[in-house]
Amino acid sequence: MNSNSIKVACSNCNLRELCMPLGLSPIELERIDDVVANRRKIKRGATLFRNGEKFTSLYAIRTGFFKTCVASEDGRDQVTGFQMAGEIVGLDGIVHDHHTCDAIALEDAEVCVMPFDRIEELSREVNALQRHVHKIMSREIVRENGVMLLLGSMRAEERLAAFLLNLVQRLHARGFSQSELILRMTREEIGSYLGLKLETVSRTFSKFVEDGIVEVKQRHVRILNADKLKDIVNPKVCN
Amino acid sequence: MNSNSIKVACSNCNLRELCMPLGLSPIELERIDDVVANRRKIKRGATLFRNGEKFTSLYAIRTGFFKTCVASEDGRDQVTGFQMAGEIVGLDGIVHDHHTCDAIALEDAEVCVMPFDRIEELSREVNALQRHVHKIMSREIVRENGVMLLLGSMRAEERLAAFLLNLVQRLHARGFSQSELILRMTREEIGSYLGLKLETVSRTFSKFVEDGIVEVKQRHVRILNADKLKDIVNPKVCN
DNA sequence: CGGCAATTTGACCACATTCAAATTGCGTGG
DNA sequence: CCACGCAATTTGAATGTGGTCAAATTGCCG
Repeated sequence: MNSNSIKVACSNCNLRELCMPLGLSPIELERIDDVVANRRKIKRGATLFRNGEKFTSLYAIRTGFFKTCVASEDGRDQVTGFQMAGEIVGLDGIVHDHHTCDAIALEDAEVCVMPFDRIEELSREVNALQRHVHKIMSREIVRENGVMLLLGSMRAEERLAAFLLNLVQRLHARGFSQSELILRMTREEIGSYLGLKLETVSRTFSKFVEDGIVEVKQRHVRILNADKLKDIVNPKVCN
Repeated sequence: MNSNSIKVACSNCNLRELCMPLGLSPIELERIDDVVANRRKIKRGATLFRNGEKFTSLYAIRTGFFKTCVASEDGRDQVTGFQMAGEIVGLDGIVHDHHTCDAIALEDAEVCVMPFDRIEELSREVNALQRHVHKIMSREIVRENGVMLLLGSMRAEERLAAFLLNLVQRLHARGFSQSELILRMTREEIGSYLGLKLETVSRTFSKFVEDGIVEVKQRHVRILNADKLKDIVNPKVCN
């Protein structure tokens, strides 16, 4: 076996509830263990897959943090998402049997490799898995709808506030703090995701600090006033 | 039977290749006919489904033109897509069993109603259908990635050029002209989709007309110089 | 013909970008 | 351990793109 891939099991994975359906029988779980063939380690800065590469598998993130980006022909690129433990990447590859974006590790990471033909095979027999796959794809569609709303109609402060709230909410669901987080990405990457320049991201952080909404030390962010952040995202109209 | 719903068959639908998998056996086709329970007519301006409504079915558009929009709590809304004959809407509803956006007919329309539990059932048995469902969802994810690139990194002219090229390409695939199209949506709806104000859309159209790239008479658009449009979307760097 | 919605156009303004420079933090090697 | 070099970040000043507000025009439908 490749030193880069390790045999594993979902049945005792502590991320199970994040990336697998609930309420499976022991025998179904065992069969899914079989689909999740192995793990793969990705060093910080390395790609899990790249635009144009053949699509074979979905990947469940075990540890680490990823970004996905698409590029236009003339070199511009756009971060389309940041993914953390328990989330699935690779869905973009299904439609054309080739990936249409890059997935890059923002820190040393480990993923479970799930060959897609095996997923399809098993999801014909395990209804809960079929349903789960559909939900994962639908969730991604809904997430992207939200990003379109953000990019299409929000101003810089609103975008950054929404970004921070989303990030901290997902981290909290994984047992981390509700009010403190470490950004795994640069200001430029945040800017690309939010449709802003890195300077604008920096300035907006500074503005939030001035206003006492957050504390920022480099990549370390502490949210001092979550209500105010929420209010920036969703300005309340006075009655 | 409701006067609003009509019994139908995919097996003789001329849009089959657009919304159904290819290469099905007659018997498989017949079974799919059975999933596509009935049709529904939607008047211009009426909603096919609305944010918050229970999700039951996907809809294949037979005739007419739709927009989908999401709204933020404070009333802003964002058009997330325009859909035409042969395209599928409703995928957003799968993840939470409720729709998270509105689908509104931009002209009198007719859709095939495909109850999702029936789709799941049948796609366990007909591999081509299973694969097809996965591809449709993946295609939507990839489309939205492209919109994110547009909203995140393009300027007004680039956005509108990309929009027109995309629209005319999809229409062409349905047998319409490569160079002429009728916009089914208002300037405001285009603007919402592209993250621009309606005045900016109008101004940008005017600019394209000045530059001899298109002719515009209200909603009727004729593309005079597609290469120039492509060049606006993807500026070539001089060597 | 009249009324209304959609579109166009102009003038002014705001927000984010660009360009530039200074500062900070971090890893590496002396 | 400190010095150095590089990348990331912050901040400032000037600019530009698209937004806002307002008014005029067009087209459509009753």
